[in-house]
Amino acid sequence: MVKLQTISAEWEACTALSAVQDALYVLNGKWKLPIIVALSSGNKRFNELQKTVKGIAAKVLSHELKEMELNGFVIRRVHNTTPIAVEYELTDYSNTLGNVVDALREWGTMHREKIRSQLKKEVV
Amino acid sequence: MVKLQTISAEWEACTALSAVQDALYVLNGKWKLPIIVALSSGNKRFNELQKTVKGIAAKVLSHELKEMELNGFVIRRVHNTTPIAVEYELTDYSNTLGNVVDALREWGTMHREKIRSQLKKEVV
DNA sequence: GTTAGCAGTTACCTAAAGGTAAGCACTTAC
DNA sequence: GTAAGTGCTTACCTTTAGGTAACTGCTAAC
Repeated sequence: MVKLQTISAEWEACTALSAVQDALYVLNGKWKLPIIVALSSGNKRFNELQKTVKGIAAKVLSHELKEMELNGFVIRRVHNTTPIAVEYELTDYSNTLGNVVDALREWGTMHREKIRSQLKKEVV
Repeated sequence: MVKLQTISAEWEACTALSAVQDALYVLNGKWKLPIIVALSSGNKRFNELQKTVKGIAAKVLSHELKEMELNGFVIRRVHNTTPIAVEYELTDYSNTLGNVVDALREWGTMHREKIRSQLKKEVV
């Protein structure tokens, strides 16, 4: 016999599952969230962004920024100065990712600690 | 002149960035978080898991489960029944991902709503 | 004795992500 | 006048993730 409780838990898990899959569908890849984090402390220009997000190639950054502009995560602002300056800015929509970013940041910090303490043990 | 505030904000953003990158390094790919969500409502057997996580191929599931076992996210329990039954269980370590999963679930739900309302507008 | 379910594995393939390196059109600084 | 920076783009290549489909060895049910 299956309990009602179990059925309801399964149902909740199932909707949670598709919601998480939906989120991952747009946030896929190595770079989108890091770029959002980099921009969350203020607008940045292309080369600044490339320096901030460690390890990203210009080609990949350019590609990701285009995709993110299309999906409404960033705004590309061209300033009519000489030489031309291009600034990238987060949209309000990106800012709704605050909780996701915070959760990942906390977990990432903890995870790094765990890995570091494991390494220590192995050395000793 | 650069304000101290700005410097400190930049510094925080930078550590946040690496923490997020660390987290994404282990949680990469389409399937790890969905598998964790599927298991979060209770242990599951291989075929149950494959039915729950929509769209995953047996090969991919098998591969992901092995990797997740190595990384300490799941435990593989073999029951000595006939025929043999294999159960997958989350570790305590996976359970520390609760906030990440919750944040993604909430955001995913909101995101789907947004996309749906955009589609409506386009049709009308 | 054949079908179906469990828990996968194997071989093969495609598409996408990502990396390397070069270049372009412009400008400022030395 | 040449080197260096800005904001990219292009061409080319490698790696990896992921998908398809077939198959294995086992058992239970019809």
